[in-house]
Amino acid sequence: MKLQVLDTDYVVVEDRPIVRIFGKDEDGKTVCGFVKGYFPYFYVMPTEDGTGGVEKLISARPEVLKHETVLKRFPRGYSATPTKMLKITLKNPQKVSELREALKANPHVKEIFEADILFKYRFMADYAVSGMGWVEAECLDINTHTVKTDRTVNITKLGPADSAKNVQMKYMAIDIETLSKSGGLPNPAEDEIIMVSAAFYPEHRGKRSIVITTRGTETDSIVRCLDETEMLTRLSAVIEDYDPDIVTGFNVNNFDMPFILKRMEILKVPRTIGRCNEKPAYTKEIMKNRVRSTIPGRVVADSYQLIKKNFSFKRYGLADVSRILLNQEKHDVAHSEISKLWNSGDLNKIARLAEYARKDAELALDLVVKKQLLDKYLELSKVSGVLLQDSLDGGEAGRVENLLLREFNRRNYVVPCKPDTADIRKKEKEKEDQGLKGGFVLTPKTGLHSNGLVVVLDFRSMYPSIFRSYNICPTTILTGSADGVANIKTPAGYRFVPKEVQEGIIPNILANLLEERAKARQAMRNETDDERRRALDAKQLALKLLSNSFYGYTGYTKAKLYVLDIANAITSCGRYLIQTVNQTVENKLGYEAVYGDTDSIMIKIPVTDLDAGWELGTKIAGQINSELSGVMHMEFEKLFKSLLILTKKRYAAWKFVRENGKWKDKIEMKGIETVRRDWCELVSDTMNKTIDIILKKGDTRGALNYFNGVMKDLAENKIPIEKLVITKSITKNPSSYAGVQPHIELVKKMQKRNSQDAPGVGDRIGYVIIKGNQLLSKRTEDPDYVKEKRLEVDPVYYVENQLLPPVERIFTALGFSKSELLGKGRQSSLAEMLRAKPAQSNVFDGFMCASCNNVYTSAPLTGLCQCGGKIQIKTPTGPTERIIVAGN
DNA sequence: GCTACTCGGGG
DNA sequence: GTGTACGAGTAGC
Repeated sequence: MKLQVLDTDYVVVEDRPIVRIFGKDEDGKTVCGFVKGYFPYFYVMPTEDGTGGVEKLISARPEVLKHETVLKRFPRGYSATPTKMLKITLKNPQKVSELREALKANPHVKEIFEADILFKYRFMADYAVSGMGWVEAECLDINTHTVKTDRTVNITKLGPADSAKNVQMKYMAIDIETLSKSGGLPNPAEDEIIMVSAAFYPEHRGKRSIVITTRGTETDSIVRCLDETEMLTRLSAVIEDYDPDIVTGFNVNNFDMPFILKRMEILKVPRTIGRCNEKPAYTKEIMKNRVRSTIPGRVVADSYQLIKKNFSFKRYGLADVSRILLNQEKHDVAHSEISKLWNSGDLNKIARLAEYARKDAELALDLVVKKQLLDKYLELSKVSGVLLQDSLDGGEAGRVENLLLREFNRRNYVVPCKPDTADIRKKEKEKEDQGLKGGFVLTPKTGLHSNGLVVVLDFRSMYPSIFRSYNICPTTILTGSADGVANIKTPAGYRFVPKEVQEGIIPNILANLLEERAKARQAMRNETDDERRRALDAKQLALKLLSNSFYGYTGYTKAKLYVLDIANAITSCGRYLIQTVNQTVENKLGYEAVYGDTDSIMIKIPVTDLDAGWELGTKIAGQINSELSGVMHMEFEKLFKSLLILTKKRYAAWKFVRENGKWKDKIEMKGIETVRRDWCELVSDTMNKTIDIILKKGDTRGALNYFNGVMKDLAENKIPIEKLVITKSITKNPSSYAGVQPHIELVKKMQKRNSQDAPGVGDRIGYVIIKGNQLLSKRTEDPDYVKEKRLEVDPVYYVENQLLPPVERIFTALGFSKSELLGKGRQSSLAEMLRAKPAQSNVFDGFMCASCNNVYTSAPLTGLCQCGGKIQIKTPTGPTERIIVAGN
């Protein structure tokens, strides 16, 4: 039988483990396979004369099944021969940590290996079973009441099977509605669940979604229950009936799932919603505010978490995310309205609430299914070996470590245990003292480059290629004096034995990963079927991600194979390589390198025609590559028609790439933020437009004029108020804020006007700054109120606090001064503009000294009065608190 | 400019 | 479960 692996775990029967593999066969039938007779084990390296002592300790332990002396290779530092170690096999996985700790405290023990590997992963590594991978099993059907799969078997023989296809997964999204007694967030200890909605892909008994409720009218897809207990029992039955592989929902991990499970516990509804009748689903808090839900035999994939990891947005609410990614709207029900609808006694209103709940579940489902958010993680599992659940929740280190365990074991090496807190502290200190130097950044030639094209070259997989070129690995590094051993010396002086003496494991893993990736990319190019193409793209992306994780892993203090010297060796080679390339470009080829960072270089060429530039770029790349050795290789994939460099790590470029013989252009920005939570839309618009004019027209003066125009529109109140809204969130009760915060002042104001509609804790509030002579924080106002009362926004605030800081950075790089920016002495000067309509503007009335009240029509360049006092904006009532800094 | 702390999503 | 261990953005020095 062939099986695609969804989940694995084990149960203990009579002090012996039985491994369980949950998966689906080629027909899509769910299967649970049991494996008996596999036991946990680990290795102990005794001290010089400690073998007897260690043996004595373990002989006295009843949990030990057997122990034997084996020859294993030590993982850190090159050694030509293996070492004698004790392999200890136990009966019960749950006893491993206890024995490990006892051995750790024993003076005869030098080091313990592989004593902290989850039993299911120990098993999977030994049988070459990967999460989402296929296995081939010889098995016998059995009857058991312990699991809920279509088929249950005892596995007698097991091994990996080769298959690129994926079984059709069943997705179910869950969303609950609750009412809060306290007014804040609902709390499962006291608040009930009033409705549960669920959406299915593929459909469930002909329905895309259902709602389960304790009030309202029963329909084709609305199930009416008597009470919450019946509702949750019904939910459990639906889960069992549909039998999803993937359970999703928006923020299910942190809200819905813990809430449901807590209510089930209180109401004594069995929580066995997984594929196992004995193990209930549970949630566990991992650090504060981080909860992980586990459902045996299924995978919990939170669409909120997935989106947050894979997209960069300003906000991640279900409404925002659905609008952007699905072009769909959430139903319009404010959360304060939920209890009103629920308690209205009006069946139509309750039906409206049910449809609102239904839509939320459907959106949460669509996000995962339509945006194919699982593809990448599925491939990461296949390629690293970790279960899909861990691929979703865990980080890069876990994936690297899983692969390392398999590959180290295959070559007879053992893997160290994770460092404990004391070890970690020691490593952090070492890292602090020794330092980890990063990549080399070429000094940028700042300003605008638009006379001639810029050829951009990148090292292909730079750090993985360095691992390979220099045979860098914990198993090949030479420590101390290793006279007489052949070695490769890296630029920073670290030495590694060459491949001919001993091929490094990491270099070998990377060679395979990169080869697989090249194959996947090639296959992708030739693939015509969309579905297959997407899978291949996800695969090549996963392979890239995994290969790029190795460098970071070696410098991660919590890693089992943290070796700072390796991380430093890698970056030192990188710095050496990019500097060598830079010298070749400037001294040998005679071109100017205008910038470069870590693995890239930007070369200016005296050519303006794209096709000619392509030809020359290709030639330059060829010349550079002819001087690079081994697998180090630079790729030429893009040209810049213009490039604006502000500082190191900050630039914008008009990029051109060739796709099927056609040129495609795009503005590429690095390190220049155009969107920020605390900036209004006008800032993003102005930044983008300014950069656009500079890059596409090469017209810096025009960009300046454009900016002056924006300031003018602002002063003349011509900017739509929507573009001026700044949003901040209310995190706690407005009365408990220590300092004066603009948005909190507005909440208080709104509460006074109409306490019903004022935003509350947890809401986000949008505000604008209006003209007036009060403190800035008192001049925050509700945009709707501003429209209604026809109030004017404060242009000075918007220019100084919103527009100027980011735009100024751009113009400074172009050599303009701040006074030029503000149009000092020109008609469009901000001061001029504001003074132009003194009658309407009751805010601006020239400048004034804060101490002697001396009045100025234009601010002194120093920002200070002759008396030494600060110059502020004069208003009819006196100087404002805003300090004017003139000049520079 | 750097490090320390906070907060997100959900009803 | 042979456990693990966020990350961006903003406030504060």
